[in-house]
Amino acid sequence: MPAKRATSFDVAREAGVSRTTVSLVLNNVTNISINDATRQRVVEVAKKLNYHPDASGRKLVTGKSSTVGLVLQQSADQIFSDAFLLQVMLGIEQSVSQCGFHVLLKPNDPMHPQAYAQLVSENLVDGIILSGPRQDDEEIRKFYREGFPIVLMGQLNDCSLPFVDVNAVEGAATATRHLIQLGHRRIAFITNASLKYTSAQQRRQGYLNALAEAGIPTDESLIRQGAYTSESGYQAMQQILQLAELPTAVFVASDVVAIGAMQAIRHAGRRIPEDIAVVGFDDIPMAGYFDPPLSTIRLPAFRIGWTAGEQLVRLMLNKPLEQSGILLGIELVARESTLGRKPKEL
Amino acid sequence: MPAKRATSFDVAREAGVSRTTVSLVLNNVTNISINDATRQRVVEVAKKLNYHPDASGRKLVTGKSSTVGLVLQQSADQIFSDAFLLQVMLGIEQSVSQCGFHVLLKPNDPMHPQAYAQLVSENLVDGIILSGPRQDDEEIRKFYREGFPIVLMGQLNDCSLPFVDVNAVEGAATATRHLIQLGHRRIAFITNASLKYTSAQQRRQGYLNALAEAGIPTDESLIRQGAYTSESGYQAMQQILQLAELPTAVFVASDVVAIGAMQAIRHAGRRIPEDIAVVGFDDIPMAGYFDPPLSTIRLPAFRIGWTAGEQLVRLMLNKPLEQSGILLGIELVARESTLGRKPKEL
DNA sequence: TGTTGTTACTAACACGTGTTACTTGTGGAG
DNA sequence: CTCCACAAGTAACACGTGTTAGTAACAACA
Repeated sequence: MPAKRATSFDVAREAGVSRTTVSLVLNNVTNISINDATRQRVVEVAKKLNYHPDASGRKLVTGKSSTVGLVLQQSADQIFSDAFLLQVMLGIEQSVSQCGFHVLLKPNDPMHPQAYAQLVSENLVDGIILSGPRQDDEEIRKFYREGFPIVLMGQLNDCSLPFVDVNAVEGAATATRHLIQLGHRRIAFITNASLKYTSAQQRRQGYLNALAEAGIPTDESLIRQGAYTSESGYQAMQQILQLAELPTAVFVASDVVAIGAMQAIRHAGRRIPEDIAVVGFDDIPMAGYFDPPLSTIRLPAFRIGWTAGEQLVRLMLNKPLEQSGILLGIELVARESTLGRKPKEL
Repeated sequence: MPAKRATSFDVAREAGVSRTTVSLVLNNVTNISINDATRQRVVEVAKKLNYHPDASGRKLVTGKSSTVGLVLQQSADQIFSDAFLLQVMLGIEQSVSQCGFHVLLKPNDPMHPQAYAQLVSENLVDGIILSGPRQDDEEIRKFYREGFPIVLMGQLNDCSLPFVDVNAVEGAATATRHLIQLGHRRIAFITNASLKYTSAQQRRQGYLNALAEAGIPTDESLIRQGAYTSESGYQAMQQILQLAELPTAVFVASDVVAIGAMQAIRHAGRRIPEDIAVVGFDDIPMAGYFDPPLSTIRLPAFRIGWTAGEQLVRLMLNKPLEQSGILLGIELVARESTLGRKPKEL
């Protein structure tokens, strides 16, 4: 039996003032005059009674819930193996909580893909950050047209929804160029996910761009699809290893998938990077501890989340966005999976 | 300018009934008689107007927010490298959302360690799941005494708070016994975290228990502390490798830390498992793709979350708990880091 | 004395909902 | 006709808050 919460009425009675005064004092309303003595008395009584205004009472009258929804549209499989989603989430939370917002977590339910609409229709949240948007999601476009604050993490073709994303095309191109500069001409590619996902398309495009720049013809037999997991990387690489003419390098568009591909290469008796060099994508915390340490594209996970939160707050406060879409830069982290063993340090 | 939401009043007017009737129909209140025709009409109008009851209005009168708080008391560093926290979170969400609850995410703010108290004092949540409880957290005990529904993930000494945890002592003992059965007598140990954390203490205790059972004296010089990260594992292992008499096996109480230790072993020119066998703890999705694949203790991450959610729902609905604390079983997954290479399959 | 202005406060409304107690109409039994 | 039972529905309250419009007291000024 939890003790009854103190209401603003209780504070008012105890302090010998009206409920209105309590509200005015505690919310620091300016342009109104309250005696300093009264002011102090109210504050003291509020503290003494451990008074905290009830969120729903407040929300009912202000219309603001001070909560943002974080919708994870990815499949459970994908989330399980997404080693850096946590950093993104922390970034979001730290960013929005600075402005007094809370974060409501809503993973996708495969049975009810649009279940997150409930958050909006029941007025549970003031805005939404949607991670992993799907092209076929009509609901999200509807909310946007109605003026509901939304920021995407990832991009959607053919619509002007605000988004925060990494420049994945450029990142993938950078990774591929790195291999080309090392002298590789026959470079395989394993996607991070099905091409239904924008992020997979982008990384593939970057790979193709870099090849085109260098005048290397694309060979479709060198391109395979991964699906988030290390296992999928293992299988994709196994297929590539059965080709008559092997590649000398492979770009795997996800570190988690890459570690599977690396195991396939080892099982086939090939060495990394002497026989086949490997570049990943994401720079998960463990990438530097793979065998050999994985060259990869660093993805500013925390900053993605932080920026998305920042943008959403602007939208919710009706401040204009300086730019509707933000592409964060990325950098190559070159390690031994492409450079070879460094001389041992003493 | 979002279109104005429809209220129950709008539905009532449009259907030609009172607001009360709308509420009774839409909430399927039994023991009251409403004409079937009226009933149907209300439902149709509600759908037509896209009516969804406002969460805060509802909450204000029922006193229930249908939301649970998920408090992550771990440090940001720890969260970053916790590869399986996501699975736990998904487990919680799926479990509580089945009963109509939402999940509010509240990571620990190092500046305000008790910031999560706001969730309770402002009535934002009906219950709390607290991950990574700290011994010195007095606030949590206070809430418990006041009867506020709380479930811990992890344990706290000297208090009877409901918890869900894995039997880490037994798991660590199993890992160590596995090494002993393989003939190892000189077995090093690297903790997953500082011993301030209960989970680190438990895993250490399991290690000590197994050694004692087998009559192997403990050697403190073989015990080092890790701190969540692969880097910490690398350094701890480096220290061990400088001992005059090397161990033939090492039990690392976290897979993430273990991959760092494995790299240190390789850098020292030792082979796994021929020179030094390695056992981890957690069975993160990538563990099977380490080089060599890591023997480890499988931790039922999703089920931990699911069970914690289940327990919390019972508390919030005032159903009695069958047992205050739940220890989930764990199992050994033996791979090549202890068993050695399997014969190649064709 | 009347007018104006300022300080310090409060009464009353609005937000959207769930629920209790009450009313009205209708049919059947005695 | 009287009484009761029951179906069908509603008026009114309560939840806890922010805010607008208004009041009372008092001082300053012409």
